[in-house]
Amino acid sequence: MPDRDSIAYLRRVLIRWYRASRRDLPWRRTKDPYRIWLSEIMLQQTRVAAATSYYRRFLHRFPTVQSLAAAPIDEVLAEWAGLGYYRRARHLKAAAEIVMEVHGGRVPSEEMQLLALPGIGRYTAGAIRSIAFDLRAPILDGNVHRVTARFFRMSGRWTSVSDRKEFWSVADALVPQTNPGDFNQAMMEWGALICTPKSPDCSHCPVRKRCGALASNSVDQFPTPRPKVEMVRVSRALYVVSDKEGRVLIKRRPDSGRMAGMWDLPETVPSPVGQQEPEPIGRFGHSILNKRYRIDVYQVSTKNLNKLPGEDHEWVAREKLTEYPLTTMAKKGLELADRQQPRLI
DNA sequence: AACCCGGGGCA
DNA sequence: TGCCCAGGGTT
Repeated sequence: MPDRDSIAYLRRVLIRWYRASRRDLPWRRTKDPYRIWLSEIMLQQTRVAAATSYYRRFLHRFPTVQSLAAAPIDEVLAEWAGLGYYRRARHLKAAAEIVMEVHGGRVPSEEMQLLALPGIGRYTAGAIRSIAFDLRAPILDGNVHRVTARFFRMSGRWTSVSDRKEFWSVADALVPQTNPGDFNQAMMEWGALICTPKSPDCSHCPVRKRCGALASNSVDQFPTPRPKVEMVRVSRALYVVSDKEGRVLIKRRPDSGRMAGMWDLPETVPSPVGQQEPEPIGRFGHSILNKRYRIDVYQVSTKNLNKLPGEDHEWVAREKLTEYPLTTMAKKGLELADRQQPRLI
């Protein structure tokens, strides 16, 4: 456990560095608990650069907890489309309804009440409490894990429950009573801008004089690397089916499982009897977690479609597609088809 | 503890 | 191409 001197040093130097060097991000211009909450959900496993534009659009469409709670889930998913981890959007929407019904529309500040909301775990509860409510609550994310591992030479793994507990204890010991939100954000900013996973910028690090890993020339030994996950290669076919009016056939994914409730391009289309498999109009690659997809895109005209689509299919005009929560794979497939000449099968 | 869940940026 | 990112939930 860190000594009092190190704790005081980190607090003093990091807060000062943060106030001078922090990025001007949209969620740093508000204390509105709903906005802080939204930013924290969007930033789960998602970089600042990816989340920023979504954050603005989402708040423009759903400026309050009430507006979010009242919205149809498909509109929420449409705003989230492209950001990934779509369960976050479903949880956020469900939690907004609970906040309306149970908490009178006010985001709670008590830890147990926050943890009871879907999509809010210990990290997010601590972030909301410290940043929006100025409460002394620790956070532990990938940044905090990495910077404390290096600074204090802690060898614990992210994937180990007991190791994680130790990092939570350190995070709790570090966070100060005053300005806990700034301190927590300073830790993350430090990890995002200076103490990065690869080639950290130690020469410009505000706390380099007391970094344990730097002093022992072993920055590359911390944190302990995660076990590797093997990449799986998957082949898939997508069909861009158009009718005479220029509408496109899309298919709603099931309400459970991956990309639940999102709209996709059909993966199979009944081909005319007696004809052989057509040539794809093109291919593209797409990675999801440990899966690397190679997707063949086919273009089909309806006059050769000998069976009506099921109830989970819809014909949609091109201009209306933005109203649907499309998967990124579907968007890539449609873009590819737009660049090709229509080819009948 | 292991697994599932998106997508993008970068070395 | 592989790795990581302001994690949470389920099994």
